[in-house]
Amino acid sequence: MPTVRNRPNINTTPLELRPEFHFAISVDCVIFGFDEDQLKVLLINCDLPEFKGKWSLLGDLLRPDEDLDGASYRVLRGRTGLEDVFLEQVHTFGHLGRHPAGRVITTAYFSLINVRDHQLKLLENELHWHPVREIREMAFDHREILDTCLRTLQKKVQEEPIIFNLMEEKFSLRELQNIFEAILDAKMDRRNFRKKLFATGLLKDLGELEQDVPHRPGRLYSFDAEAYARIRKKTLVGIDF
Amino acid sequence: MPTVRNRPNINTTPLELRPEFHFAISVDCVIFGFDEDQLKVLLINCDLPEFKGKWSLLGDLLRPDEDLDGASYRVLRGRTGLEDVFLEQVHTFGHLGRHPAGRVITTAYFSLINVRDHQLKLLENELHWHPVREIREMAFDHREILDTCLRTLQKKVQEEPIIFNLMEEKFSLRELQNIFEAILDAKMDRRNFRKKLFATGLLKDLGELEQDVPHRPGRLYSFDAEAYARIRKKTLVGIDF
DNA sequence: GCAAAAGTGTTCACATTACACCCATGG
DNA sequence: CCATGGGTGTAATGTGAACACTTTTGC
Repeated sequence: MPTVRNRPNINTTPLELRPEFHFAISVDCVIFGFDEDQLKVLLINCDLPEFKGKWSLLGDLLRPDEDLDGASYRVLRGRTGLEDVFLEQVHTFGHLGRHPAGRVITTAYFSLINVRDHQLKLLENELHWHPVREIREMAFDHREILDTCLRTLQKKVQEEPIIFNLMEEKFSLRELQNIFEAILDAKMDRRNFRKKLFATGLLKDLGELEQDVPHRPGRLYSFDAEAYARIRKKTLVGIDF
Repeated sequence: MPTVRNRPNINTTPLELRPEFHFAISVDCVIFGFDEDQLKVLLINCDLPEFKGKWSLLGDLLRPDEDLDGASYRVLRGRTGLEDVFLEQVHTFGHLGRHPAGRVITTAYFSLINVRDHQLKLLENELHWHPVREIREMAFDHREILDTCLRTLQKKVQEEPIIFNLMEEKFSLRELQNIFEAILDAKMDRRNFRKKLFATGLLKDLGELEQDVPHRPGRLYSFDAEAYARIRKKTLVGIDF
């Protein structure tokens, strides 16, 4: 952190009066969803001339009266109408030349939301749910940002039960497994998956069955948030390079 | 990411011409070391009047011609003389009011270095190695930044062999275990620790013994970087909330 | 009755934990 | 010879992976 003493003979002008050391800051939100058995991300079409026809993440400039978390929630709320949703900072990107209009540093956030719950909002905007695996080029350095957030998502989803943000209130184990497999891009054994998930103690058996499926219906579960709050912490110590 | 189209009727002025949306950005480096059986961090005395006598992390303002990683390496190099060292971005902090001189957003990096190798450099500066567990108040929000970086360190040290950055070229297993225990703030079983570390295949037995210890000397090892490069990849899939 | 997915247990290999005694060195 | 930490092995337990058949439903 710069202080007067750290740089005594360079400059004692208050920070806010040195425009050459000031930069634009933005937040970009990588909002993941799941639909049609695919992991998707919420994108907008960028029409800066430099990025004609390319996809862009949802973002905006940081405003003087808000902090980074606040800005990211504002973007999420403005685009999806959602308020109380998991939103987590991932990384800050500040390469020279990453933005054609000037120097912009951006902080990336990611979130997981249920696609079905927010269809209406989406159609009113120019937003699209885009299959993550099909994305090639994006505007700015957004492909790099997306890749970073996807890796964070893959890691996080195995450490914390954020995956339930993607689920309907009631879901079957098959649906849950499909989402894990889509995110991790891997196949899992069905029996072991059931065993493991039951062992977490986080599934509440609703005693209900799927409706309107062309096969034997599965049982429906919901996420037991209270159980999670109860068992939350135990600091693990184990080396595993 | 803001584009003209994202905010068409608000502003089409190029970003760099809207000073009200510009901010100072800094980087802060949380440089961990290990000495006298304690985890330490490199701090400087802050003498902003607002933070008289409080400790501060090493940081500086981002300059127009460098990116965030570059700035953090500049700070590290300027303070320690080190060039080729692990340095990783952790988190960006942008609370309103976190800096008394104005709005400053800061990106925190952490690093691990060997205390003995850089004693000379340190004495030339106003720097101190401070035991992490004894730190109470710090300047700015640096206590929060340090806590965040410490948690990241604790996690990372169990996932990647960065701990060897803290070691001398040659080290005994006891020294290695001491550092793990200091970082994780936990005791480990000596025999199991040995088994586990040998099992990683990352220790090169140098066939040498400790010198000048008042007890049976232990064998010396070094980190086998080539072995690590070889075995690096395997994407693990496992749920563990 | 056929297709499609649900539901269910066991075995094996491997990893983690807990635990105690003798050894080598310096003083 | 004493103090200090180095070095070693085994048994019990827990965890992850592999694997096949019967059941239920819609059509």
